[in-house]
Amino acid sequence: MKKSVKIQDVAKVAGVSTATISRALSNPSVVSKATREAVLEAVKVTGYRVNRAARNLRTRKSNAILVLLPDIGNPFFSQILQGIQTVLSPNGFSMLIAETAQISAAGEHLIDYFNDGRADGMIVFDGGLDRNVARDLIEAPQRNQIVFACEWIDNTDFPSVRSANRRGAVEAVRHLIDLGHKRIAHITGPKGNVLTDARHESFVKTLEEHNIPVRDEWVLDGDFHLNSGRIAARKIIDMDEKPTAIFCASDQIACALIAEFSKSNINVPEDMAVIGFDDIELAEHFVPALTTMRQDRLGLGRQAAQILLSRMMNDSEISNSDVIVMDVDLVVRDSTAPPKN
Amino acid sequence: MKKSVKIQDVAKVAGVSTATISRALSNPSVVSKATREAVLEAVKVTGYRVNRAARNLRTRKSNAILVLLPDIGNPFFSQILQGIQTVLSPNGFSMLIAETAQISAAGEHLIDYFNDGRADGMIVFDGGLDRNVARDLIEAPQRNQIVFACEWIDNTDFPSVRSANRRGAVEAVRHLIDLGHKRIAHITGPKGNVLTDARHESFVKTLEEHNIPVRDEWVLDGDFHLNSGRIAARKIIDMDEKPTAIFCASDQIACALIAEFSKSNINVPEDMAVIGFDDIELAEHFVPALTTMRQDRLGLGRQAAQILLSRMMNDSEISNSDVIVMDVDLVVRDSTAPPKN
DNA sequence: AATATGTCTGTAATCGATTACATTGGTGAT
DNA sequence: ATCACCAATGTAATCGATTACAGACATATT
Repeated sequence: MKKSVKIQDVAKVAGVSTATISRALSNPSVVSKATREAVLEAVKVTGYRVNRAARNLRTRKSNAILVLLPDIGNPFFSQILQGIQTVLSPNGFSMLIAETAQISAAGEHLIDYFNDGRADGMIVFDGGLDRNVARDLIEAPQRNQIVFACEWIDNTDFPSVRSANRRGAVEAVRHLIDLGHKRIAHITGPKGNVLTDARHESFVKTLEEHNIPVRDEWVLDGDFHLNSGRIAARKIIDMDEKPTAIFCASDQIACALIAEFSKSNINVPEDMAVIGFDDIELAEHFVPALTTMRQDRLGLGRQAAQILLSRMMNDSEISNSDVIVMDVDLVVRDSTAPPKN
Repeated sequence: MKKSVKIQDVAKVAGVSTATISRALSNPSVVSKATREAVLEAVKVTGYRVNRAARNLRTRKSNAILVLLPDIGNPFFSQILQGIQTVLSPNGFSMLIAETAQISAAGEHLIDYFNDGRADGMIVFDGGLDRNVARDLIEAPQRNQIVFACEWIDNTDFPSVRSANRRGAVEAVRHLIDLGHKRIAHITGPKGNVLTDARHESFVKTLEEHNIPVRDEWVLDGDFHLNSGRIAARKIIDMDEKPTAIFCASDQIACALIAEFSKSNINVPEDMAVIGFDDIELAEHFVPALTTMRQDRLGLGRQAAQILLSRMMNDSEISNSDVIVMDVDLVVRDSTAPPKN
């Protein structure tokens, strides 16, 4: 039962002071080559590992980043997390994950993660934060160590990484129009969500630009999740006057919608063209393969992490708020086609 | 710019010593009611939050659990993570996430998370850990703070939570047999994986029990992911003698397989019955809705976290290795049907 | 030769909480 | 009145690293 080796032990083996050990490890250039090598050797011999808690206490850093998700269970985030991880890990940062609802359920506040030293940076994926929570962030001394991703909060100047939602929605709708559709419906995201609004507004705008009337009954509430696609499908199935094409705010909605249609023998794309948004992995392997707007989730995660880290490095130079907008690409597959008649 | 308030400040406000503050917060029963209230009041007034690094240093605990995934990007894990989180969060534990490959890429070792005090428990989802890494875990003083989930490592006695893979596979294959199929194929998981083996062996065993010959060319290598389903589909499409039913080691394989079949006008379930494993969210909304074996991913995550925590609480009483096997359920949908002829 | 400059290393204070041990005062038993 | 005991609190050591400051020594400058 070897007990944990501490910096003192290494110092003894290397025949130098603890200060030198510390310097040799964290700032090698200030010690002589000879001692540096001796220290490294002693570290190897003893199997020394710095105690994070002690370091964190002294340096007032945690080397951990909090990733705040609105919903951990949503598979949409998994690739994004991977992107974040690929940047954080090589830079020596740990990734802490939390869910907005869980934090308040536990009687905690988001800002506590800063105050009690659990994290020294945040990537926030929830643009629907409670007003008070948002204010806390804005007023926090650590406001420069916060990056929003995917979603954002209007009228704040946190840096953020997001997809080109408006352009993407315009392209999606235009694709349907280009195919000859004039009766176009939209299944939205959840109410009050910035992405929902961006995509919905672009939908309306694009139709108007092409002098296509926007029919209110063809704008159906969704919430990005599968079940809302099914519900929307049922409503459409029951309509006397049906659209011929549908722009869904997410791929999940699109998939569930198509599945429900198929049960009623409404075939996609022959009877109904459907386009999604996200390009989840399964989109390509759906039946029919889903036409959609691709979001680069891996890249989005990477970018968010990179911006955060670079901000944290040179916090003096507070670059005026970065908003990185990632390209989205129209991926035409088999769920869209010209209208029948 | 209010600087962070420390326990000293609270002590001053409450008119007691720091020891009393600490006790009032972490072990309220040992202080008198009066002081307890005074302390709570002072905490509220000052907005005090304990500094985690200091506490961690002194108590030699981190109150963080490492969740080790083989692949963060795999959506299969997202609901499991959610299950874990719902247990950890109310108990005051943070959830740290890492990927096996990233750790070694960063020149770190899994065991470092214990040694340097980043985590005081682990939930490991990777049964394919490197031998040396596994040995480190077995020999670690913290071996009682490790739980395996989904996958496991043979011949170790770590507690683990897993689905009834063998029973599930048997049930899946039997479902196909019950439908009248005699020409049954299997797409496996990745080589060397414990789940792959369990499901494959059960496949073979079940066929043999029903005196159905196992044809080697109908056992195709997969890796749980979508693309391997597509590849397997192509191979089957090219076969002169085709099976009439396929048991896939994962839903992702099944979906991609079906999608590829449909491009060649092989219809599921009419021309080919397909059953998956997992019951990912999308299975229900696939076209055709996927028949599959449901794994309770949320419950699995919860159980894993619960076992870990209870082990960590009373580490004296080292219960003989728990292996919790979670039920799996056959969910019959539309991708399976009797053979045509 | 004296001084300045720079490089390297060591000593000891420090980060902020927890907790072993000591102290106080009160209660009840004798 | 004396003592034992208990409950409540305080004092100060402690966790293990980092780092401000100082000191030692070597080299360069005048």
